[in-house]
Amino acid sequence: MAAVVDEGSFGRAAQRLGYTQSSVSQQIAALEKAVGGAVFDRPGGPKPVRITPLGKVVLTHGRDLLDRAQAMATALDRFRAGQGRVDIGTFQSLSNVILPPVVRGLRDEFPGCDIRLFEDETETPQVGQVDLMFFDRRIDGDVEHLKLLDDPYLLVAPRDDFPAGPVRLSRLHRKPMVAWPPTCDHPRVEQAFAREGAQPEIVFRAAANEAVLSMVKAGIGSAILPRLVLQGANVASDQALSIHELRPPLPPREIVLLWQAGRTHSPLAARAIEIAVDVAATYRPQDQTRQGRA
Amino acid sequence: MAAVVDEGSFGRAAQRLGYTQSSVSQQIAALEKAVGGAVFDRPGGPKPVRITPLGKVVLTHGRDLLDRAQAMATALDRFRAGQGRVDIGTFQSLSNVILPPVVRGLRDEFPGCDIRLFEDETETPQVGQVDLMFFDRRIDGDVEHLKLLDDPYLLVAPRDDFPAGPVRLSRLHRKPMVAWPPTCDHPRVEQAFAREGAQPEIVFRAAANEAVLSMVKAGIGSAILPRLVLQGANVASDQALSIHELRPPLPPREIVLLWQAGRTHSPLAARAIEIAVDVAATYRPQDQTRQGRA
DNA sequence: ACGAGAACATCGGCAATGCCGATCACCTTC
DNA sequence: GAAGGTGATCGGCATTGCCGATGTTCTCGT
Repeated sequence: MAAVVDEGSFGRAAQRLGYTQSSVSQQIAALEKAVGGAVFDRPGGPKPVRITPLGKVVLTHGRDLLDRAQAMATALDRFRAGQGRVDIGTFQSLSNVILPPVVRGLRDEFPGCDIRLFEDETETPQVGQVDLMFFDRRIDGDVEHLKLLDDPYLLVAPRDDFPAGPVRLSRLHRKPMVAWPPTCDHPRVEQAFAREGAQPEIVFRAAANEAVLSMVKAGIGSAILPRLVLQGANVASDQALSIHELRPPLPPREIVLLWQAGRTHSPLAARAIEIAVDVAATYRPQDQTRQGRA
Repeated sequence: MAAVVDEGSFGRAAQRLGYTQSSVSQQIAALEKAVGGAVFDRPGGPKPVRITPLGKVVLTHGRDLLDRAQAMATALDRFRAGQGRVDIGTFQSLSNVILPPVVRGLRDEFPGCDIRLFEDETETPQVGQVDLMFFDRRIDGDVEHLKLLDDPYLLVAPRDDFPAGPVRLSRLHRKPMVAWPPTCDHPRVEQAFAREGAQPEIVFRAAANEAVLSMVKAGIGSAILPRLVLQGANVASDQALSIHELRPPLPPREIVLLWQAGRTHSPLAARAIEIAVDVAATYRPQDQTRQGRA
């Protein structure tokens, strides 16, 4: 409004805006009523109108307001273009295997985006504080799940501890084992052992996968780990270790992507879900051999 | 709008604003149409609505906009309270005599105000660049004048150069004199001399009043100066100088306050005019004796 | 001095917007 | 399955915003 009248007269300003002169006059009158004083001096003749001191105050702040509105519009455009921010919760195993290609794919498509990762190792992660969260089991609450893949548990042992090929769970009874702490998915593993009447002897617990594998490699015992972990650590090519399927197979670890129920995703988050599904597909069991060597 | 819905639900927000629930719902719908996406997730039941990532963007900028609008409102209040800014043009003689009480009075009434003085010694001062301007003669152009007072010219001379009492202009013919440069009001003074057939000998010209008086005091010659200047310099009590009226009296210097024609004054500028008139009244000729000693 | 011209103000009318009240549709809970 | 609470939708009314035409006031030229 006032910003345009700097260009001369009410009529010319109106022309420039596509309004009529009367409309601009009414707008200015309304503005002057609102601020309680004249914002323009009208000399009366063909002289140009001039702004008053009060008008200068209004003009300065008005411009500022318009600038802010413009900034908001561009921020919305950036958001719609996906150049916003997405917060992703993750956990240790995923950070090394599935997450990197997801992040890479997202950054390729949205070069300006802001991806923030949160490794949340608490037992009850805060889904509400991130846009998406990877997790290794379903959780209760106001949460939507999207299952990415089943990650079967395998036995990794010092070479020659067991003959090549599948190993029966019952053979692990009273055998020394290295395991995750109970805060991870491991309780389900140990329940499966109990159902088979086998009770291995846990000689060490560590949350870090590297630590568990080092223990096994040192001959302290064997371990039950998901295939994804073994792939990430490149265990298959390690001459000191051997990998065995289990009989009967343990219920696999589920890799799920979850978010607050009913949440409307940003374009960035929506695309992240799609990419995660695609990436997870390349890790499905039938592709395991190819991917495991890649 | 959105700022209030943070407090729970559409209905409660409406209640808090004095609107109805339907109105808020329509407002949000319009907003979502404007930004091109949902700003709230509506779980459906008695659960509270939750803001979406897009909504966060809108909310942040919306709050900013409201803050700016508030800042504008307070700025307008400050302006109406007179705590704004006023630019005053002045010239040398005034800076010492009339201006100080004007500025002081203004600051007493509006402690927070911002008064800026501009000593503009150019021949054609820029009235458009200040709110008010003091000047020592009327000027042409798109300007309104307010005459504050007549400032009669007096002769100041080394003591004993002339006998006490009025001095005829013709007696100054070929007498050595110190004068202002022609850019000041002095041409009118010299025209008055010419009408009386007297032509003093200008031995020195200086714009600074102190310099002119020093010359006179040094006995170089006499000078024609307005009474205000002599009062400001406290010449009356100087034993080395004597002051004489002139016969016939010269047309006095006019002290005027002027501003761009048709200009709407800020409260500060309007009050400044009133104060200037009051102050000028204390300098009127009949008060001269009292004021001259003060 | 007086009329022409140019600028802003004002008035009547029309369409669009904003809000309300009532109702509908949906979900959760008992 | 009924009850209560939530947002969405619809019709109606008052207000606002804009236009076109006219009125008022000033400057300038004859």
